[in-house]
Amino acid sequence: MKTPEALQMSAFASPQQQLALTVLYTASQMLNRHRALLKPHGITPEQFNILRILRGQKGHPIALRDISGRMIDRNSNTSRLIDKLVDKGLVRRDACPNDRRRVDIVLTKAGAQLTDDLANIMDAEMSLLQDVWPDAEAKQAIDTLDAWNDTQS
Amino acid sequence: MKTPEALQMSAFASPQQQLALTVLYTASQMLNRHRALLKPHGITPEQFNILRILRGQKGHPIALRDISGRMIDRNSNTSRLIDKLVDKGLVRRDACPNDRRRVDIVLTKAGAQLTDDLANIMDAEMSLLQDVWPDAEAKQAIDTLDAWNDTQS
DNA sequence: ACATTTTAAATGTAGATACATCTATTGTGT
DNA sequence: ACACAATAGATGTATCTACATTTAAAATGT
Repeated sequence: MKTPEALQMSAFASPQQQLALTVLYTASQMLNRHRALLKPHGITPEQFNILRILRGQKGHPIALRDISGRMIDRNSNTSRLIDKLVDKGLVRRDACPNDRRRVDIVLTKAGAQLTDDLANIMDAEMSLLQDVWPDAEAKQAIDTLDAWNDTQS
Repeated sequence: MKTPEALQMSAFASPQQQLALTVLYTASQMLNRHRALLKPHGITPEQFNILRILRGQKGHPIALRDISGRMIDRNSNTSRLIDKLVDKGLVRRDACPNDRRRVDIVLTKAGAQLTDDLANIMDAEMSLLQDVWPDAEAKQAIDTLDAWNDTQS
């Protein structure tokens, strides 16, 4: 369902207001979809976000603070999300040799396997987007949204 | 900061994947901005979403379930958000005469006043978007995003 | 060298969400 | 009329987020 009907939006809103609402609505719908896909595997989108970042490291350790920096919602809770993943045996905290304040995070073998499986599921979902978003349109929309992002600190 | 640098995104992602990430990132940034604007008034974006819906009713009562239907994140917690607004004296729960299961929600006088003030603040913020999003671009981006929303139930 | 500041991570608390469940009321089928 | 299903709202629990604070370690200035 398109955003205006979904939210029973006012017909008098400016295109800019409509786009702002559409972005918020679309993000919410996408997150719901991701949540549903990952749920059978006991992983939340937020946890998967971390797993995927670690996967991109290809075994190289990465400090917790650098994970935070790459997350969509970056604030303060990476530490607690890692807790959950440690409890499930998917990641490990290692002492960082050259800076004892830091904590290196690495995928365990089980974590790497699960992340591969989940990444396949998510990639399949992403490939569906090619049917609704032609390359040129997608690039144009990215430019539009990032024009605003670029005005933020 | 544009999304790719902000998230240190992989250069190999498809435009579709990049757009999906950009949407999630932009929504998160927008919500952070709204939160900062509303915070001095003790209101969260989620609470303001409800206040604005009630304002659109222009005094006509609306059932809690109809509020839920118009919210961006619609699931189950409208009842508890209303609790917070009742505690602050901004809205009132009224018995619905023709269906005793329902609860009508109405703005109090204080709630209507505060909502007007906050709406002005948010409108001013929205008007800034005109500088970064030309009408045609905004409309194009809406169409792109809603093409995907339309594939969802 | 030593006091001060900055940084990394963890943690406490409040607000919000997701999902399931419960209660009360209304609607429906026979 | 009455059993059963559907609906409206509230609530319990786990998860996540925002913001502030705390602890430990490293960096900096003099």
